[in-house]
Amino acid sequence: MIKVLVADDQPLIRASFRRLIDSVPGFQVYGEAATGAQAVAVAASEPPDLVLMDVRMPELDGIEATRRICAADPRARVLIVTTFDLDEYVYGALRAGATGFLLKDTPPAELIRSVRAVASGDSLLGPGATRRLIERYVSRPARRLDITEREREVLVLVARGLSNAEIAQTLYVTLSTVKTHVSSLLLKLGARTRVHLVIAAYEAGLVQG
Amino acid sequence: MIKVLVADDQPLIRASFRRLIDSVPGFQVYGEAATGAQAVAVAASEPPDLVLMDVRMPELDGIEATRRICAADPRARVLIVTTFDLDEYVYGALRAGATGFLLKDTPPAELIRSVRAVASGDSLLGPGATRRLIERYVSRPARRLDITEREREVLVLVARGLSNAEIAQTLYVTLSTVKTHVSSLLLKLGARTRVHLVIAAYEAGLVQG
DNA sequence: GCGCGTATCGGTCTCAGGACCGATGCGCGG
DNA sequence: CCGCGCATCGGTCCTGAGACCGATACGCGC
Repeated sequence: MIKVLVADDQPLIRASFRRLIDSVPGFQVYGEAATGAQAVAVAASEPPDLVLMDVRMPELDGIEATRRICAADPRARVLIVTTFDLDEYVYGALRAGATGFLLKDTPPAELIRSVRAVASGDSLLGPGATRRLIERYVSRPARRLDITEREREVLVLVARGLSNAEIAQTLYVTLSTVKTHVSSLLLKLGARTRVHLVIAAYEAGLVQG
Repeated sequence: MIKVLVADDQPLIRASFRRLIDSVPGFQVYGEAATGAQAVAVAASEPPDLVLMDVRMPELDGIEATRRICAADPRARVLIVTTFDLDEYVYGALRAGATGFLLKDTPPAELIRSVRAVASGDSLLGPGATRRLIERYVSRPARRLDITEREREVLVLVARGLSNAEIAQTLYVTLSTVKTHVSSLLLKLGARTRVHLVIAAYEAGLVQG
């Protein structure tokens, strides 16, 4: 039996969620909270398997409550359910330890599927949130680097922390050649030092393992 | 009318998708492809609004086909639909430009919702894929840097590309002090040059990567 | 053929970066 | 009180980095 805690400042929303969750076999709402502080307190006294958490709540917002609950019990799964689909919420929530992020206008059937998924350790985000998360992850198309293939190789090695001499050895060319390429990169990317090259490489997604 | 291209090496799957898509108002399958190369060719002759793409295909796999189609037409939306839910696929697909990633056992209703979402610019991933993407995103603060608060400030500025002199001006201290902090950072983080510091900062998520 | 871009190489020169030496003041805990 | 860590500052010394100068060779299109 998955023990669910519902945290929302609106009693109607809580009741609605409770009905929905209780209708799912294997799930049961064992507690409710109207504030973030209450949610933390309830979670502390009786650890939930899953928390349905609103973001906007008095005393302590849902993000901070999520952070504390997850800090106290890393096994806890938190599914943020909110009216808004704002970036700061999503990223903050994920960093705080939330497992999922859904909008309140999500159809009940999908919400149930999400609850199941989150309870089993998977994650679900609303479409917009997923898109932005992906964009953050592959924020490549930001600026496409207009450099030659060889320069790209050199840039990657620079971004890995190799010195010019080390790059020369790696590519089987002389130090002079590497310096030429680096200078060309500095010019093309508008960088002053190789540090800027490293930053550009990370921003462009050329590296990042 | 959203023009959809279905790419899968199995005719039955293609037929199934075609029926499903055509049943959605506003969507129509205008072409099919049995290989990645065919998909690229069809997309080149008649640009699709949306592509349903299998990963495992002869000649050219779905990832590479996605890369070429997206490179040729950045407006193209590609939804990867595959039997497997492997990491390399997901990350490769996203980097290649895919907008979504779903499993073939996804219920038709959810698949339709996904198609709509992708067509409208949003994204959808399978639960497992979303979880791993989130883990990648928030795996930053994994390695905690054992440095002082002041050193952290200096590190961030170094990672932003500032020279020691610029950092000194920013923090209202002398060049000597900055050099001391930088040296301390180099020692603590096991770095040889400030480039390594930048890398460490990005890996640790101290700066937006 | 000629121009152009790319990749390769060599030299000189200046300077920021970093090592290594020293120092002071301050807060904090044994 | 005394030791310790942190932040601050000053000096010397050496080296890699990068600018700037030059060059050759190759492939490509006009």
